[in-house]
Amino acid sequence: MARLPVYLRTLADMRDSHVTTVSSERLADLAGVNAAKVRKDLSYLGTYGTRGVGYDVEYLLFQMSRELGLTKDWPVVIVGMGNLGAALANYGGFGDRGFPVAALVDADRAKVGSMLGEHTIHHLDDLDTLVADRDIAIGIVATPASVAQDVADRLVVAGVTSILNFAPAVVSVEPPALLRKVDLALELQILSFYRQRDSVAGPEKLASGVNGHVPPLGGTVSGPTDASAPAGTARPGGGR
Amino acid sequence: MARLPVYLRTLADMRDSHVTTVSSERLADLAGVNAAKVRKDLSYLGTYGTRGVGYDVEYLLFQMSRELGLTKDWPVVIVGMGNLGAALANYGGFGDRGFPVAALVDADRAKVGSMLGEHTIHHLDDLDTLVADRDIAIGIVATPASVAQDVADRLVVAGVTSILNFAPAVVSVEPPALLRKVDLALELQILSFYRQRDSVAGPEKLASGVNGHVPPLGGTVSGPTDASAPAGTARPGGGR
DNA sequence: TCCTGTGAATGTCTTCACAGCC
DNA sequence: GGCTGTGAAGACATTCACAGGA
Repeated sequence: MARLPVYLRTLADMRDSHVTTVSSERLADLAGVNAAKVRKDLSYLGTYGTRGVGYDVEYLLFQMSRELGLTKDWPVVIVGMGNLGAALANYGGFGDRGFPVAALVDADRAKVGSMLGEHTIHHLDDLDTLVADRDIAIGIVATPASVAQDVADRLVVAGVTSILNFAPAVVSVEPPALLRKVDLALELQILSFYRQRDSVAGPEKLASGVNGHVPPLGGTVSGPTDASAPAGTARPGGGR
Repeated sequence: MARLPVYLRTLADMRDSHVTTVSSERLADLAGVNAAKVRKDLSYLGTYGTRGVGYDVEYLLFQMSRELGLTKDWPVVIVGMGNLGAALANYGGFGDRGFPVAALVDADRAKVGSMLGEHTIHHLDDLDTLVADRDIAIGIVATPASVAQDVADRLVVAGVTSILNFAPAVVSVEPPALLRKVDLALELQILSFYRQRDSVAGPEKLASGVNGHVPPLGGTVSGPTDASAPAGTARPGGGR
């Protein structure tokens, strides 16, 4: 479930505030969802709550970390040292949360050998060795769209079965490999779409509940993003 | 619908390849979805296809751009010039797709006045003026989590009704304002979750149909049950 | 009394399957 | 014959509502 990480983050904040117990309702508020949903989600992990009391923050954190596979770090390789790739390499937010950047890779030999932050840039051809030597579990694709599929394939061959794709292209991998995508401009287009739609329809309702949802046309804008599983898909014909 | 931008990108690629007509099936392949879904999605926009033939690429592009509100540029302000914010400011991918970066803002006066790429960094207090003067429609929040909600509120007050939040925090705005979130570490955690789950369940199915789905999550896991005590050793993700 | 855990109901999205048109 | 547009069926997710334990 795509909401587990949100709960995890919320719980971690609570622990840092020395909160020891939390009710589903409180957690739901902080995570921006419905209380029944929280209970249902948590019940998938097992029966960790206490009726009449709530959930033990520390214990729940432990169980969730385990379920999410976060009890150890997962080294990451970033492929593509253009603007975005370099940015992600410098961004500290990965290592902080258990995904240390372990290698940087580019196909451009002019970049190979130069330093970026504390890492040397390696050539794409060295991917297999890097992955094996540094126990890399996850690959981030930050290349131009035209080579994204090829890079993803090479990552899979090298043994990286979890890929996060930032290139604006449809990329797919064969199960059991997993791929998720983040398309930044696409997010802006979606915002543009809803804004466009609302301005046509006219902003009638204003003060709704705590959590404002945009009903028209089915899509949710506020609130959690889609929950689609990152299942691999057979390669479409015109790849590359 | 969150898939429209994907179709749009795919269609743009086709036009660049001088393809004039496309069937729902072909478009579905390239966009990585089901053909019926494509038809249903497109039928929301109106009846733009021709039975027995398919869709006219150029015409469909025009209609979709209009529906997505992409017939004009939407200037963007980026708030928070830390690693990620600076990265996004340098990232060319926004302007290319109709969302030019029009202003950079930070709360740290030490950064105000310095250049980043072709932009000067302004102070957060100047937000209202900047938004009004530069006709800014969209705000990108790339601040620390602790101030994300405050920044979002200030954006709304300044007249920015579409917000893209990169801070790892739950942020909400009152309708009719819109907010979407992108949490990079969260994406990695989701990957980690599925990988974890699959490795426990064992990768049985391999070559499935066109669309491989990861089994929901209700599935029985015979693997390691809770057992071990919570004890403070857990290494939950929410570091910071 | 308080709050969890969960069947049942409701709502939403996806897929199927086919009528209708080119 | 090929392909779109769409009702109907199915799968899935969310919410309700309440039994039952602390």
